[in-house]
Formats: sequence, structure tokens, C-alpha cells
Amino acid sequence: MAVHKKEAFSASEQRLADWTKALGHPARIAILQVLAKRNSCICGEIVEVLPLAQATVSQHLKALLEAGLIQGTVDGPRSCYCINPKALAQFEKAMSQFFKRTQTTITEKSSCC
Amino acid sequence: MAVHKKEAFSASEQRLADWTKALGHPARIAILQVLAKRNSCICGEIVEVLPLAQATVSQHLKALLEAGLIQGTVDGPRSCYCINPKALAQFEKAMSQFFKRTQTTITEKSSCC
DNA sequence: TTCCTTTATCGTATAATTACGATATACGAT
DNA sequence: ATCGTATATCGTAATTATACGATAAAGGAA
Repeated sequence: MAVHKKEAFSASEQRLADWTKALGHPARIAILQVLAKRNSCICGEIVEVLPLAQATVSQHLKALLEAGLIQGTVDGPRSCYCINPKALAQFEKAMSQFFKRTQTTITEKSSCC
Repeated sequence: MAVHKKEAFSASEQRLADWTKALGHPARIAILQVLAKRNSCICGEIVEVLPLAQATVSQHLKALLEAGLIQGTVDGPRSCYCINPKALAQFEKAMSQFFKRTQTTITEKSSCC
């Protein structure tokens, strides 16, 4: 019983799904916004701002790292995270293509339900 | 042990998270693209196109419905789904605001990691 | 009415997610 | 060398997601 069939979809679909999945939690959205606002690589400050325990924030940071949306150097008590501008730009491009594909052909009257 | 703390975040963060979460699976991305391409309310055709069982596709459709990204009238063997253009437009707007907030202040040189 | 087709739902199994406390780790400061 | 602070990881528990077969339900055709 293969519980995940990601492999059966196209690479671009998988990539977009990975990015949107990483965004699919309000805490991770909030983290990205905090990182962008400060424009620096704080970490403990994130914990102070979010209504979550330190261990949980660390997990969310890991998820964002694995999705490539943030960068980080993790050494000891001096962890440093920041936005990955290149990945975000690619993500934005993929999303705009997705919206273009799903919206342009649909008009108000053609939606039948 | 509250396993979900969504309530602790802002409404706009929750809304964006709900939408991106709904997009966070390649099957659901594929479904939206098929619905957009056909511009009509097929349903069984989706099952033929996707590498998933009918029951699984139905579950994904339900998730997209609950997120509001598609519309559907479900009566008997004549289910009818289609894109929800209004929701997609709102989603697109929220995403572009998100990217604006997270990207404009970050330049290549300011990413410190 | 009786079949057939289509689709949703139920039941179930497995895996992943979310969350937190406790602990380990790693570095700077004393 | 020891202490303190910051952060990642471990262990754990509860919830949700993913997937599918089997079944129910609902309508059209014979």
C-alpha cells in the first residue's frame, strides 16, 4: 500500500506542490514574513514573536529549509536564517504560470456549477 | 496538548495557508489544471487522467471543494466540478501580496547565509 | 422495475504533520 | 575549565493526510 504517489506526477507539479505545501501552515507564512521584515538572520526572535514553543519553531524552520525557501547556517547557538531570494523568485514564477494556466481560459459565464 | 494552533495566527495568514495547503499535493495541482483545460465540469475524466484510484480522486476533489478552489454540484452519478474563478483570483492576489512582502526588501547581497 | 454506470462514502492501514517537554550540543563569556 | 545561553534533536502523543478496496446511493436506460 504505497501511501505516496508523488513520483507519478510531473517534476514541475511536484516542485510546485513542495513549495505550496511548505507554505501550507500559518506559522511558516509568519516566519517568512518576519525574516523578510528584519532582513537579517535572527532566530530566537522568531520564537518570541510566534505563539509556539522553541522546538516547534525549529521544526518549522527545518521544513522551510528543506523546501529551499530559506537559507541557514546552523552552528551551535548562533543559527542564522534568512530568505532564499532565488527560490522565492522561482516559486513566484511557477505560481504565476499556474494561475495563468488555470485562469485565462475560465470566464465568469463558463463556470458551470 | 493542542495539536493545532491555527487560531493563534491572523485571518489572512490562515486563509493563505488553507489555500496553499490545498495546492500542496501534485494530484490537486493536476486536477485544477485538467479542470481549467477542459473548461467544463467533467469528473470521471479526471480519474482516467490521474494515476490514482477513483476513491482517492474523490477525496482530493473534496479537499479542493472545502478550500473553495473549485465548485461542484454533487447529485448522483452526474457530479459536476469546475474551477472557482473568484476564489482563484483572490488566491492570486494574496500570493502576490505575500511575494511583495517577502521579496522586495531582500536583495542578493543582503542575504547573509 | 431491473440493470448499469457513475460517484461519494465507509472502513482501514500506513505515513506524515503538529506540538511540546526534555535533553543534548555547541559556542561565548567568565 | 566551567557556566550560561541558544538552538537542534529526541521521544512521544494526538491529529491529519494519503491511498485503496468495498459498498452505498442515485440517476439513466432497457
